[in-house]
Amino acid sequence: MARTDMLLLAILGTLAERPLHGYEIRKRLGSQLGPFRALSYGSLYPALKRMVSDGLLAVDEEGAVTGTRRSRIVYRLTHAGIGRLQDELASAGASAWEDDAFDVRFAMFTRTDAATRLRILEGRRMRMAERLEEISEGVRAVRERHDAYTAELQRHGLERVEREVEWLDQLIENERAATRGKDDPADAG
Amino acid sequence: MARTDMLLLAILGTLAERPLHGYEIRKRLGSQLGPFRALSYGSLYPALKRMVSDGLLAVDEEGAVTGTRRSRIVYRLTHAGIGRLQDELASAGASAWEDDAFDVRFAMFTRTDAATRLRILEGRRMRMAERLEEISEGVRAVRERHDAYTAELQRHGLERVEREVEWLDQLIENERAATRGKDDPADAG
DNA sequence: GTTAGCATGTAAGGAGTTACATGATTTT
DNA sequence: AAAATCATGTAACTCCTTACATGCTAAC
Repeated sequence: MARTDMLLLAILGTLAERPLHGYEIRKRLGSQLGPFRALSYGSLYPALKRMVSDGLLAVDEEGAVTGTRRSRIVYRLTHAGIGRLQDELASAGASAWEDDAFDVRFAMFTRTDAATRLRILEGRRMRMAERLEEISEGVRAVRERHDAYTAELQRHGLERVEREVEWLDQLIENERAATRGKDDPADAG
Repeated sequence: MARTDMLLLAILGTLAERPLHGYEIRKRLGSQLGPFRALSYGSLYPALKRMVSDGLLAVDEEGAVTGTRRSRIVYRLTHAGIGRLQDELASAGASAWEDDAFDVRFAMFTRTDAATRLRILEGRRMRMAERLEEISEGVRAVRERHDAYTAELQRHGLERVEREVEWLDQLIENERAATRGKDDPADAG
């Protein structure tokens, strides 16, 4: 399953809405959180070209219409591109709950089915619980050199992850409630 | 000023405490937050060699003592290494308040003078205020495609940064109080 | 005796950035 | 007319990981 290339996924997700040219894709990604908040053109344009030659995207040169103006190469998803996006969205492997991947996937949740959404949220929660454990181990491991600043950094790190877990718990609960609501409308009242 | 190589700085900071061998350096870095939480040997060992050839570190082959055992190459800071660390710690350029750099530098705050600590904390606070602005702009920029999940991600991102700012405000206040306490002991009561 | 952890290293590759290069269009 | 922003692209480089390769030592 060609381990998910995040940039590719982000581009597919952005173009799923509607065809766009590179500069605009960058702006959209820039308005989101996560990686690619400040993506360089040196990454974006080669990626788009690769995706065209892989058959995931097709181009509409906008310039041809007005004459001289060559600017703006508008990219749109091909059938293969749509298929690839759907495959990626349906697959929620272990990599989907790492920091960057989670943000990218969360931003596409409206396009993701309920079951996969729940699996990603639960996977992420599990990952965060692990991190809590890792940090606690780190606290124990140092013991020796536990200066006030290092201790404070760890305390703050722990707090941040704890909040993340609470946030996820809330989201998971909402998802479950929504699913129950659909499966058994009687519960809603 | 050879723009700060974070890994180099982290190694210098770790060895400032006492000489250590590579494997142990990795363990120490692994117990901290920030980048290098899971540093690979493929990065660490070449970096150590480079630092030796640059004259920042010197080696004590521990194995020679016990005979056959060649294991454990213990690294320690040279005079140049100590000097370099001090230079880096005293310089608090704009890069010092980026995510990764901030974590690395914060972990060395006990070795950093009060004025530089304050400058780094204030710089970081400014950076976080900027990010708050960036996220808000992002919220405005989308408007069009503002599905519930993307909105929730942005809301959560904003909240996280706001908390970071509060945390920094607290730390800055503490630093100022400590400085006042030293300059004018009468204020302490 | 065999598994787990300690300990060091190299070569290839991935995923991005920066710097460079160019030119059109819109705003002031 | 100048400056800002739109728009695309390449080449070199950075910094890190992964996979590979080796061998010792402690615990079960």
